[in-house]
Amino acid sequence: MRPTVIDIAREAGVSLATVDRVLNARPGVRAVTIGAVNDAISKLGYVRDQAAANLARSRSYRMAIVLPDSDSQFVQTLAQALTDAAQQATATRTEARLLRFPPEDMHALATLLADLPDDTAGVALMAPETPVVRDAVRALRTRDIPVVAMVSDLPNTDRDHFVGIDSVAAGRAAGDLMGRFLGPGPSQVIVLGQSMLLRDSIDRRRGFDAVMQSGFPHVEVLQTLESHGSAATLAQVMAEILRSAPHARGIYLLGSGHRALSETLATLCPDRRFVVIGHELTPHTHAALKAGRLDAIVTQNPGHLARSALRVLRARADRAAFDEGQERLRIEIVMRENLPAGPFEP
Amino acid sequence: MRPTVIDIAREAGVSLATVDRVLNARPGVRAVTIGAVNDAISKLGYVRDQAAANLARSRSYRMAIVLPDSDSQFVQTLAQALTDAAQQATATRTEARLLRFPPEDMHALATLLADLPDDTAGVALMAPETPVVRDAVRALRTRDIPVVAMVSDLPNTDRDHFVGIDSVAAGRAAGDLMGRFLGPGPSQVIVLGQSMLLRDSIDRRRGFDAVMQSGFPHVEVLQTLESHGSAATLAQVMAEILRSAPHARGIYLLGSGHRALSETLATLCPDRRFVVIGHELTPHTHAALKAGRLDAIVTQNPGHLARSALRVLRARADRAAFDEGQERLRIEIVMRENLPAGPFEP
DNA sequence: CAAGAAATGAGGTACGCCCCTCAAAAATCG
DNA sequence: CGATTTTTGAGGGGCGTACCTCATTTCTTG
Repeated sequence: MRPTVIDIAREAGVSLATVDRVLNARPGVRAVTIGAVNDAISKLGYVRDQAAANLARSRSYRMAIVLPDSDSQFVQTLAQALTDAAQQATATRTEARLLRFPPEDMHALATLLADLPDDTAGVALMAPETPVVRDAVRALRTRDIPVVAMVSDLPNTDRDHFVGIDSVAAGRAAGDLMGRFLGPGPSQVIVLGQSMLLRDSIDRRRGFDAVMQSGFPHVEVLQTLESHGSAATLAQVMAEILRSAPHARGIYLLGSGHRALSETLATLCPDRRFVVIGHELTPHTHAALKAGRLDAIVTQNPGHLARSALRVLRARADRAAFDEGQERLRIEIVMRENLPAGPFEP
Repeated sequence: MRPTVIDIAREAGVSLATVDRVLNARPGVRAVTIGAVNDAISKLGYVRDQAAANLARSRSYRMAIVLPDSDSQFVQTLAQALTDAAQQATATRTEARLLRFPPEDMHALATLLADLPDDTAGVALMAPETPVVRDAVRALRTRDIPVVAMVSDLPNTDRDHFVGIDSVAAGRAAGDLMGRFLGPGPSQVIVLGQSMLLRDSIDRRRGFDAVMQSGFPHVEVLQTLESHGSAATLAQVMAEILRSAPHARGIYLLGSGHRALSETLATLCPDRRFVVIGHELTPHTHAALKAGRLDAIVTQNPGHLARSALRVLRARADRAAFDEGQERLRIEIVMRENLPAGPFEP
């Protein structure tokens, strides 16, 4: 049997009340007595039953999950995963609200974070690291509210944890795939991005370039074309590049835009075959992989990410440690043949 | 405030005892009443407080984890993951013992399973599906002990759940990789297996062949060479095949034997470059991927597998449902650039 | 319609811990 | 040494749920 407070009291030769005072760091106990109780605790190997403690405290954890109010399928997918995880988490008295902010408005985000109630047990945040955000996160930490960064790290704040994958490494994995799929012989790769102001895109590109340069020097990686989220712009820049780079055999998509790309390619050059590699598993990329319009994606598991974020926040709120191995997200490669069953199927 | 059983009783107009009967699926309640209670539950959005429930039950779960006593690195890795997961699980009053059986001796396994105490809350088992094993598993189910199959399914027993990946699908993923890495132009693929009596190997080969045939008809997949776990045999069959199949550019390793293969290739043909694809992430394959002696592996996450097995057993013991999405293992592709950090590093 | 069976209610105890109150014991101090 | 302060003990109520017993009500069925 696991030892309980009663066993400690017996072992230490004190009353339950005293054990309780020591355990909860309440005043009015002599140092000698504290020592005796602690000795008993370590001797018996007592570990406080966190569940029972929380029950007694009738403590509940109010978490805030903060996401950009973007219509990108990746964010939508993540939001869904977080909603599911939050739903599941209610079973462990964790109540997580999903809050959204206008994607471009960091001041709105800062206000949102500043307005979080003091009883917030933790914040899971997906946001780019701008000075405004940095300050807002620091303010949270000053208020003793744990913060975990999701998807995109906030290394220069003192966030408690980052749950997600390293974008540079993800870009490297994409490069590795691209290089191997293209095979030997010279070729060119077109790189498409929404906007190169996004940190993730920059990092992915960096990793991609590094691998291509060192591992596949016979492949020329062209400059990033920015579509700014517009299908028309994409069609235009693609038309240009297809003329100027007739040897292009690969396309690397840094961010979203898979659907627009598929359509553009279908009209522009229906019978030219490209190796297309992108990021994130969404309904679009899922369908594209299945149909063979996309060869591979590099991604992270949003369900895992969501559960991990909440677990880590829970652990921080309890001031407990967490399982490093379980909380480390993997860089996943998804191709047609290892498409996970379920997520976006009818 | 979160609704409690008391709220449900009030809402449904029944007593606490009845709510309890419904919640815990105890007999003696009319269907109408059950319906009323369930309506109240969904109306109030009640979610059972697991922590309180477990506390009240003060039940501890004694699980048995049964693995072959094989020296294969995959089994060793899995055993380690299971040990870690069991360690973690003590926090949720789950005590899991690791039991091993001689890999070839299914009767020993049957005896082991039959000797499990009646208070066993669940068994996680990795074993091939032979008639003896099938009967032993059925006997467990008759004793009302939940069983989850790990790694290799036991479809013809009434095991409660399978945690692992579909070997046919894993073989397909390997085939997809092989075909794409080899590129266009005719080539041949050498397939190596320990023994084609192992179900996993057969299934992988089946998936591999299917993909190669339909997706990469220009690639000829040679007959499986069996090494029977002996490095000498491997060297011999490899020497033969390298003579008879000079166009072989790919090697598919169905099971273990990565180390022996590396050594054989290094001595037999140090400057011939093959596309090598295998299964499972172990210290050997990790090192081989890193060194470029191996191009990709198809695997499952052993940590996830271990935790999933225990979680599912817990859920079964509680007669609770579990999160399908969380318990579905993914077919992972690991290459040099997405090697997970940590597991086998110094 | 009565007897028997089934369904329901009432109430208690327990799980491990938190938190509060009040009295008793021990230590400290002038 | 007595008075004051500090430390300790004893005990109770509660958190949300499980599980048990016994009485009472309601439904079946012959």
